[in-house]
Formats: sequence, C-alpha cells, structure tokens
Amino acid sequence: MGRQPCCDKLGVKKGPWTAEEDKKLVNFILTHGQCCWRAVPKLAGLRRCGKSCRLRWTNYLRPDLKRGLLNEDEEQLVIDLHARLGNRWSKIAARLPGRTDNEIKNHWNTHIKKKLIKMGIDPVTHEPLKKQVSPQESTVPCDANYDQPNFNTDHDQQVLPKTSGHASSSTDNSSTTTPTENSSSVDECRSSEPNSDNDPLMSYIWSEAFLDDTSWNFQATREDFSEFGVSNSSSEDSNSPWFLDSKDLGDEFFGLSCFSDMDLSILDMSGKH
DNA sequence: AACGGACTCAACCGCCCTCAT
DNA sequence: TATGAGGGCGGTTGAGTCCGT
Repeated sequence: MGRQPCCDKLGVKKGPWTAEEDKKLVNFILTHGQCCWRAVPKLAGLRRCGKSCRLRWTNYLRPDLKRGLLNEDEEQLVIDLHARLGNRWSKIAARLPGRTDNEIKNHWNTHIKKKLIKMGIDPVTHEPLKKQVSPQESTVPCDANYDQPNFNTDHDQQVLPKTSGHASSSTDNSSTTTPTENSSSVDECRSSEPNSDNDPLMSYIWSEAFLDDTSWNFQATREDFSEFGVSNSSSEDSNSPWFLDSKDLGDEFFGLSCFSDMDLSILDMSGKH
C-alpha cells in the first residue's frame, strides 16, 4: 500500500514563507492553539502543507525562541548531550530552552563538527581521532573554552553514547543530572533578550499593532473546525490544546518560563479578536 | 568591482513512532 | 491484534550571504 502524501500536493505552496503567511499562522495558533496540523492550513487560510506549518511555527515563529548563534555554554552543552544521546536533536533541543532541533542540528553540522575535528575529536564517537594530532592542530586559538571540560582524551573517561551505564541511564534524562540542571547556560538563556528584538518581522508579529490588525484574519468558522473533528477552542478557553501542551511538557521544555508577564498578556490579547 | 568558492540556515522529504479504531 | 492516519524526527537540499582573491 502506498503511503498517502501528508497533504494534497496540488495547490500547496512551497519555499520561503511570506510575512503574510507568518501572520496568518501566528494569529491562528495564538487564537486556537496547536491542534491538528493537517487542518491548520485550511483553517488558517494558508496554501501550505500542515507539516510545513508545524515546522514554521516550531522553528521560527514560536514566541519563546532565541535567535542568533549558540553561546559557548550552549555549545558545550550540545556537545555533551550529543555524546550521550547521539543525533537525537529534538532530545538535545529539549535541554536548551529557546533552541530548536533544526537550529541545533544546523549548528552542529556547520560549527561544532568542525571544531571537534580541529580538536582531534571524532564528532560521531566523541573519541579522539585515530590520526595523531600535532600540537599545532590541537591548539584551538579561538575556542579556549573547549580545552577540556567533558572531553578528556583518556578513553576510560570518555562520555560514550552506548556502552556505559551512565550513558544509557542518561538517555532517559528525567532523573539524571545533566549539565543543564546546574548550568549557567540555562539561566543565561532565560536572561537573554527575546528573539523578536532582532527581527523586524518578528517584532511586528508580536507587537500590538500586529495583533490589532484584523485585515489578514483567517476566515475559519466553528463549522470548519467541526469538519476536522476539532473543537473550536475560544481564546478565553484556557484548555486550548496549546496551553495543555505546554503544561504537559512543562514550562522549561516549552520555554514558557522565558515569557515575561508581557508575553503572556499578548497571548491573552490575541483572543480578544 | 567582480567573481567564485565557502558557509549558513530555512525548508523539504521521507521514514518511523504513536495512537485511535 | 492489525491497520491507517497523523505527528515527529533526522537527513538533505538549495537559495542567499559572506569572504577571499
């Protein structure tokens, strides 16, 4: 049996998102929460695949996202977590508030991988590369912070992904102390400025002006929701799936701890359309 | 100033997992 | 228990940008 495409390919737009599309998606999700991504494009008036909407939201539009390069603490945390978890980017991202799996994956492939290789560490196994690294090569002038922390070249002390009990227990990280829990990086994450400050589009999207702008509102009706078996949760309804999700996952996971009171008030305001 | 290679990252693709029936 | 639908995840791509020559 062939696999059904995730969405009707006909008429589905691809490529970069426009500001208009972003507005529609943000407004829809703020008003109705995250539910049934397959239905979102139609209900939000978008000619996009549901998956594409989910990706756009989680990787770019989510209010709790940080922007810019990972700082040194975050990088070190990613390296440590990668040593334990491997390429499970979503698990790693869950430990870095405000960062997405895609972002971390990109950063790993473009920055960290090269740094580790330069340091003579295999980015896959986190073991020293076979080739003897010359003193010159092992000197990493711009990355003094990588000098030691978790990557002792002593094999016995390596943080290995598969073999040690340590590694296996850490996969289920709920009960394991990881660098996140003691880390300054998390605090630093939370203390950093909201991402929208650096992005004109995001600034506008999260501004009152945007929220007051009804010219682009989607036209979904209660009937449209019922068609998908989705209850049209009103904005006053605190049981919106989005809120439920964030509660289930915990504030830290979803990054809601990063919200200021102002941020949350924006969410409230969104429902007043 | 122009060109070309390197780099970055948003977005897509397709497989896998979970859950409802 | 089997099956199908939907969501999530990791790998990959390609357009845009940067940087050195």
